[in-house]
Amino acid sequence: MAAWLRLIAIVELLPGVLDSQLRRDAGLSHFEYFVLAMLSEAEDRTLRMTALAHRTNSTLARLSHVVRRLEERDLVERFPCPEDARATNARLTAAGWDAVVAAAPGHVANVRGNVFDGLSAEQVRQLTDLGDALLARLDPTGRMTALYRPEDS
Amino acid sequence: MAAWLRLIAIVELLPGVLDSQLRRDAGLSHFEYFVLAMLSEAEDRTLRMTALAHRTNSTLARLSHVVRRLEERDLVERFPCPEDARATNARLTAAGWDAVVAAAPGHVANVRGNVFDGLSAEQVRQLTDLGDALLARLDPTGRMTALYRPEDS
DNA sequence: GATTAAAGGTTGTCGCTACAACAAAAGTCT
DNA sequence: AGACTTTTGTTGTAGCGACAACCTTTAATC
Repeated sequence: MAAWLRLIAIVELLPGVLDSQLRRDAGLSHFEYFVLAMLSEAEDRTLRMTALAHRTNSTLARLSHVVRRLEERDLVERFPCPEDARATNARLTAAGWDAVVAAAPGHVANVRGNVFDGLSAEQVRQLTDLGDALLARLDPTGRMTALYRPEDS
Repeated sequence: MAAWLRLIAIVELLPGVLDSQLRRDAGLSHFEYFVLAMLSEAEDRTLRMTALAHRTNSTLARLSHVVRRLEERDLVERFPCPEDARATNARLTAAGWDAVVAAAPGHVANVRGNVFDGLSAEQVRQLTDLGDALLARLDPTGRMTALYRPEDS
């Protein structure tokens, strides 16, 4: 029960901490920032909608709405995928890249200050392992974390 | 980075897992269920709005909307606090109690199945400690977890 | 090769939440 | 006492996300 209440509290509080800083300093929700960040790390800064949905733990429906709004702000552009006529590619624009670059330092500082500064290196390792154990149930396919395995495990 | 991505994934996925089961089986969002559950454990099944907001990691504004909707469904009733004319008390109705009792088993099974069954007893302890470390930053006043300290620490 | 099923996306709608504005009562200060 | 600040809550609004319905294209089946 003690563990559960703490987990609920974290899940309830963390999004607000991330959203308010990013919205105030960069005009982006955390989810929007995360979408842009995932695109910024992808090859050609381009991903298919489905792949982007996986990397962001999101539904295609949710992502479609968000990408449409980002496109209206010229941070992202969409174009049909040449290989598969069903698919849509999302690509980060130059303005989108600039937005990520501008937003990143403040966001990183916020995450450090509100999350990692309170943890020892050992606790960070524990958090990684616990995250794997929890996500094994919450996300059996391991869509998001599939890419980022810790180097030392 | 590995730890952070896992934490984000959990925060993104857990609410959906909780909400969809509760909404399907009990017609309640997880937050609504949690509000009712906190009331059910309180003395006289009654709490002042501010106290309830603390126990649920919520804003007073958010809580006010939710309690109004719960009141419209006759699961909760509100009445002015005798000692402080500013304050409002929220009390669980009989129907509200029944709703919690009916919803609890399925919810508990869901939490076990999707969260705790994947963790060893040692990992549950680690999760509690990590939760404390994280909430020390996210919630310096420790509003929610103040009540539930693990017995053995 | 036609039919069926599955994958990939989009859109409309409803409900919830964050934010800001507001009001009223209770302390506080001089 | 009177002016102030703080606490306690409510409400309006705008924006986001879940869900369902839908469409198109690819893959599978017979």
